Parts: sequence; structure tokens; C-alpha cells
Amino acid sequence: MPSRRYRTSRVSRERILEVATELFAQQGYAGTGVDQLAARSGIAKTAIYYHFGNKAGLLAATLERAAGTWIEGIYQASRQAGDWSARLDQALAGMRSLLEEKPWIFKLMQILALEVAEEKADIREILQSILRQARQAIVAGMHDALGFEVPDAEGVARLILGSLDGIAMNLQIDPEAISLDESFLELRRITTFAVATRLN
Amino acid sequence: MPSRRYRTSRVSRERILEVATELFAQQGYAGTGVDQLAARSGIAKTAIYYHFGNKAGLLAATLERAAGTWIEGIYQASRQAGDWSARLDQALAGMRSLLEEKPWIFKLMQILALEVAEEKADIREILQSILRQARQAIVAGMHDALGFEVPDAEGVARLILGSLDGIAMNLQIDPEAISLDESFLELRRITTFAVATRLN
DNA sequence: GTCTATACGGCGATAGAC
DNA sequence: GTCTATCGCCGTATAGAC
Repeated sequence: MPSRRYRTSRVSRERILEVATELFAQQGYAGTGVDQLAARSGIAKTAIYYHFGNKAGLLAATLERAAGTWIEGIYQASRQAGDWSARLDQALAGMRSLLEEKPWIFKLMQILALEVAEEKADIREILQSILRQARQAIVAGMHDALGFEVPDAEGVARLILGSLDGIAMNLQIDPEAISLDESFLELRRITTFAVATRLN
Repeated sequence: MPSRRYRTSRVSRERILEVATELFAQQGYAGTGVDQLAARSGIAKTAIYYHFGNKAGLLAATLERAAGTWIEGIYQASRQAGDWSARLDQALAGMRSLLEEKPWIFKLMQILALEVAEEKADIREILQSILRQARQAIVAGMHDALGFEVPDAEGVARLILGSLDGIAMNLQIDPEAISLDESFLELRRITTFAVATRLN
């Protein structure tokens, strides 16, 4: 039953999401006009609203698409060879390279959280879902790396993600004053400490 | 030489800042129009641009004013009675009540950082200045509470402020899933751990 | 169901007279 | 400093074509 009609729709959606990913990353959310997105993608502005409801909905869809790939990547990183210490290093390195290579993912998520999540419940749910998946990936990674269940592993995952938020924010305000080396070294110490605390 | 003109100007500035503080806190940044600010303060819209350059400049000035008072408050909290442990509790309690009672301060700072800091150097500098003062207050508080200098006390301060960012962000996305009790308990553990690490 | 054309109200910002 | 006018863009609604 996926008629030509349906295929066309999916293609248009994809096309818009591609362009949106590129332009949001380059120019930020506020700096990218819906008119511009329409012109670049060759799709009428109103069609964008038809597909995504509003500009924030488009941003949420963009992030949902982008998040899937990197969450999987971080999980895989923790399944490489080595003992738990090496795997922790690899997982953290994955997060760091994400922060360095695609800082816009964090930035756009934070903008979405701050600007629209409060009033639009559907968008808040998308954000919650992305973060839930990220936490689950971390929890699964910890389990794989250690070979047993850590009590309140969710709490550790929350701690890691919150720290990443803080690092991303500092990077935004004062990029020169921040050493990512030190920040991630500290994050590593804190993570092991948090795990140790939970194991008593 | 502070003529009547000058005094009037200062009064107008104050008046605008008062109204902006109230409305930004209530309705958020995007939700508050410059027209509305003008109407409420009884001052012409163009005068707002005359004083603050643009809307983001007004937000920055608002935050600068608000930040001064709470930074002082947190510093004072750490100088109360008790040993270092009690003082740490008090300082953290001060930050927590700030987060609970005036969440808009964090939110607006983060919005400013994410949306405009990148392109407007003057505003980025205001943000950096606020954060620098906050770090200094924490460093001074630590020194007062412990009675000696902690190596890389700045790093500990950065850690605390970054964690607050993370907590504020989580609160924004998933207020129900977050326990401030646990979050601040963890922040307390992490803080003492970070200090202990630096003392070897 | 998918998409286009058009038009509208609103807002941030600027220009110029006073 | 204010007032008026105006610009450009943005997000949105609607009507209708395919």
C-alpha cells in the first residue's frame, strides 16, 4: 500500500530534514529562517509546516534523527576490546569527539529544551525520549564493561549527561578558557567515583 | 556634571531593567516583546534600543544586575557558623534555593549563551564576567571555609557551576523525573571528592 | 494525503523629525 | 530622549490544486 504518494512524502520529509540539519548546524536555530529552508530544499514553506507542525517541531525531528546515530555510536564504543577502564575511556572519547565534531547537537538540544519544551508537551516528550535512550545506552555500556549490574546505574548516566551539558555550555560561553582534556579527565574521575560510591 | 538629563537617563534605565526582569522571568525571553516592555515601563521603544542596543543587550544587562545579588548571597552563605562541612551545606543550600525560587536566572543565562553569545562579543563578555564573579565567590568561600588554599580551586568552582547547569537543564526537560534532593546530595559528594583529589 | 500560492499579523530594528 | 513611520522577516492560516 505504500503508494507513489507515500514514497513522495517520505522523500520530501527526508529532503527537508537533510537541509535543516545542515543549516541549523551552520547558522543555529534562530539564525535559520523557514523561508531559507524552503528555498534550499525546493519545497514550499507551507509544506514544511504541513510535515512538522512548526519550526520547533522540525528542530525536534532533526535532533531525533541525529541522536539515533550517535547514541548507537557511544554504546558501540563501550563494547570494544579491553577491561572496564579502557572501555570507559573509549566511551568518553566517543562523547568528546561528538562534542568537538558536532557541537550543534548539544546546542540545539539545549535551545529546544530552554525555548519550547516548557510549553509544547509533544516536543518535550521527544527530548525526554532522546535522553532516555542515551541513558539506556550508557547503562547498557556499563553493564557490558563491568559484567554486572551497578546499583542506580541510571543515576550515573544522568550524572554523565548532566556533566556533558555543563561542558557544552562552558564551551559556548568561554571556549578559550576551557580545556577539554581537563574537563574529560575530571568527568572520568567523577564517573568512577560515582560508580564506586554506589558499590559502597 | 551629572545634570538632570543624566539622572533622568539613569532612572529610565533602572525602570526598564525592573520591568524587563519581571517580564523576562514570567514570560521568557522570546515570549516578551520589546513593544510590551515599552508599554509597561512607559518608556518609548526606541529609547530601549538607545540604552541597550538591542533586545539581547537588554537581557544581558538584566542578568548582570540580578547576578550581583545572588553571587554575594552564595558567598555570604559560606561564611556562616560551623565547620567546613556545615558551610558547604549552606553554600549548596543557597544555590539550590536560587534554582528553586529563581529558575529563570539560569534559564535566561543559558538562552543568552546559546542564542547570541556566539555572534555578539560584548554580550559574551558580560556572561564571562558573571561566571568569573561566581567562580571567585566560590573560591573565596572555599578558602574561608577551609582556612587554606585548595590547589586548582578554580577547577572545583567550574565543576560546581557546570553541575548546576546540568541540573537546571534536566529540570527544564524532565522536572518530574528529577529529585533535587538526590542531585544536590550527589553534587555534595562530587565536590568533596574533587577537593580531596586536588589535595592528593 | 501531499503540496502550492497567497496573504496576514506581529515583531525586532532603524531612520528622521522634533 | 520621544514620536511616527517604515522595513524586512518570520511564523501561521487558509484555500485550493493534484
